[in-house]
Amino acid sequence: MASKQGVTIRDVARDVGMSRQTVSRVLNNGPNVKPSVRDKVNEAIERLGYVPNISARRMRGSRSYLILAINDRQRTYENWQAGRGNDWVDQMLFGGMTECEKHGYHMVFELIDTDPVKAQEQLFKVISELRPDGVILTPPHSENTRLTDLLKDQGIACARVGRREGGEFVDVSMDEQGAGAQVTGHLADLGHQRIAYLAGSPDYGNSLMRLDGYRSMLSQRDLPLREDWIGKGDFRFETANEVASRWLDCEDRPSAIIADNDQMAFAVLHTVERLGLKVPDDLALVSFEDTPGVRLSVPPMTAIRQPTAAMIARACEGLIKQSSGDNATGCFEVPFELIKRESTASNGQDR
Amino acid sequence: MASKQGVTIRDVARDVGMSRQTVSRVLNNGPNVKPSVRDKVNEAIERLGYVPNISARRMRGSRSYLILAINDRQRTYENWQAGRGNDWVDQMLFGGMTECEKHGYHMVFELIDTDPVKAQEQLFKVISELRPDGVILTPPHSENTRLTDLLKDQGIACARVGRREGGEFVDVSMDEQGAGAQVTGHLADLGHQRIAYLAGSPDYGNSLMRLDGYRSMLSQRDLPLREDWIGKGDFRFETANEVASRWLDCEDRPSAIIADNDQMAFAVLHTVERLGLKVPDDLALVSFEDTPGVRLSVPPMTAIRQPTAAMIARACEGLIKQSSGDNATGCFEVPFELIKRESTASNGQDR
DNA sequence: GTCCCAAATGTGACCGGTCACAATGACGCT
DNA sequence: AGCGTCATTGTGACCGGTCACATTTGGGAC
Repeated sequence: MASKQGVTIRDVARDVGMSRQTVSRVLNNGPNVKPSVRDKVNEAIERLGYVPNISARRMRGSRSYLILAINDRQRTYENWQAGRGNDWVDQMLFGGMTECEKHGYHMVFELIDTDPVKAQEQLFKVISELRPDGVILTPPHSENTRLTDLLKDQGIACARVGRREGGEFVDVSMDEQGAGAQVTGHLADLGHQRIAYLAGSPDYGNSLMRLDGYRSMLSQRDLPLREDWIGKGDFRFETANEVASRWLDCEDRPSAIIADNDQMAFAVLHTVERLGLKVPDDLALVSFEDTPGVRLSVPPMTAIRQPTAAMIARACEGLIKQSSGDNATGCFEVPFELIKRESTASNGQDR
Repeated sequence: MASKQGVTIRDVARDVGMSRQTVSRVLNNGPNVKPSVRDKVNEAIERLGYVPNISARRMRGSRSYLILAINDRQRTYENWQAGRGNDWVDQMLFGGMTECEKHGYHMVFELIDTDPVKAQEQLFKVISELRPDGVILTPPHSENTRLTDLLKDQGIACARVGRREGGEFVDVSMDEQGAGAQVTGHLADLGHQRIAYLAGSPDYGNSLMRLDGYRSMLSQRDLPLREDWIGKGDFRFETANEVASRWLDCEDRPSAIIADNDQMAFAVLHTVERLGLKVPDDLALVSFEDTPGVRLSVPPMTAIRQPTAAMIARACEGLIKQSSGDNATGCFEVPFELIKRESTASNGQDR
């Protein structure tokens, strides 16, 4: 037969001959507990295998020890459907879990719709049911003021991934501009002078910031900036394919292309193959996402590794601090990494 | 100022002039409620925006409306570290969430250690804290009897992904043997007669089942079975590279290779490139995982698409039923899919 | 109209923690 | 000794639902 509930705080209290409140204080590292008592209680907790019940804590107490991570349903669905490469959730899970675990927190993932109104309804339902201590919003929801307003109204701490305002939020991001500059610099270091930039959507702020970094690094290195080599993509394969074909299927072609995401980088790779060219000999190629495919492609691609795990971990840390009473709001930047692989292994000097 | 708790069941009861128990009955679709009352209550719930608090339900009630999904920490860490391709979690999230949502459930992901003893301690802690209605164990934890015993002892329903025993568990799997056969059959249909199989670890049951399917399809089609064309891999890139080199760098080489996972399929692809051969003209290639990289590789690979999302959804369905009182244990098989792409686009007849 | 039984509804206790506040103990100081 | 203050410990209520059981209502059989 099943023992539905194990040891309770009252069992521990009885065991050490103290009141439940004293045990509670030990659990929460409360003040005013005699060290000898604290030790005795801890010993009993260990011995009896007592683990506090989160639901009960949530009831009267102010903390739920839950962090809610919100992802976009359509995006997840599309990834699932199309089988498009994406280890975003994997990374979130790892980064978030590791941080939560340290503080006895748990992480609940939820999918909500892209539509702002539906998203609001769904978020309302979830936070009413779970009453998490904090919510992590990822793009595109980190931009949705209906959601942030709702959380503010309900008094639930909120972390936004990919935003940079701070204020009453825990905003976590990476230095997109720096990444754009570093990638461009890397190519310039290799001797490339004809560097094209295949941009994602201009609606997407991060994309613009990267482009900014590209522009400023070009000028810093005294390299020509050609507006016709700033491709207007939309993060999709097909569009990128067209742009790449236009650029590469002529004499006056770039010696290096920076793609704003993996899909587009792969499109370039396919175009190169079709035209009978070779990466990296005829063209250096860099992507701005380091998702799985990029590392296994032929040749493996140089890419910016987005610090997703670290950003989520940072968000959790902030939210947990926040719910402990400390003010942890603000704007935080997490370092990224440029992973150099074979797609930029050649020397661009002679072209 | 923040309104920490919204509308309670008592508010709804007061609004409709009924007792809280009646409202509770409506919420849980309990029997013995007059239809007119049911409607009135539902209307009030809608109007007031009442959402039941999960923690409170968990307290006195027998259900927590939580499903716990367990993943292996080391595996997740390695994927994160190495940036190895893996959309496993993505798929779990999508499949699980979609099913849970239908029934008002939530999903909590947790990572636990591979070491069986540590895993047990960690699982004990988590289930004591959360008291989920069901737990989903994924490989390798689905094989760990310490965990299943613990869950049995605690009276928590358990679903095991990748096992086929049923009994008191909800076992969900795919037909690995059928997949092995179908892949082999697909190649035979294309005219291939020299089909090699690059196996994963012999410790891994699923791998053996696929191999079984391969063997039986070969004999069904009267094709030769060459033991030297059953490569002993270990799911890793390097080892697969060695085997592929041995096979391909000679005259007497296979016209098609089936790889037990993506890593190994990519290894073959790299070897083919190194030897100046072409896929699919010189060699047809199939993988047993349809992770992101496989779809974007040059050329895109034919692969078995593992129904991860569907398996997790099925597991959730079983666990939720189980906690509703119905017996939903047993052994369930979820259909897989063979995705045909360019890596098997050529005709193998003439070789 | 009376009786009976099932359907419909209500009541108090309770789950396992934490809160607010009360009570006790220990120590230093006049 | 008497007293104030602070550190330590204990008590009862309470969070928001559900459980078990009590009570009321409704409708058919007699």
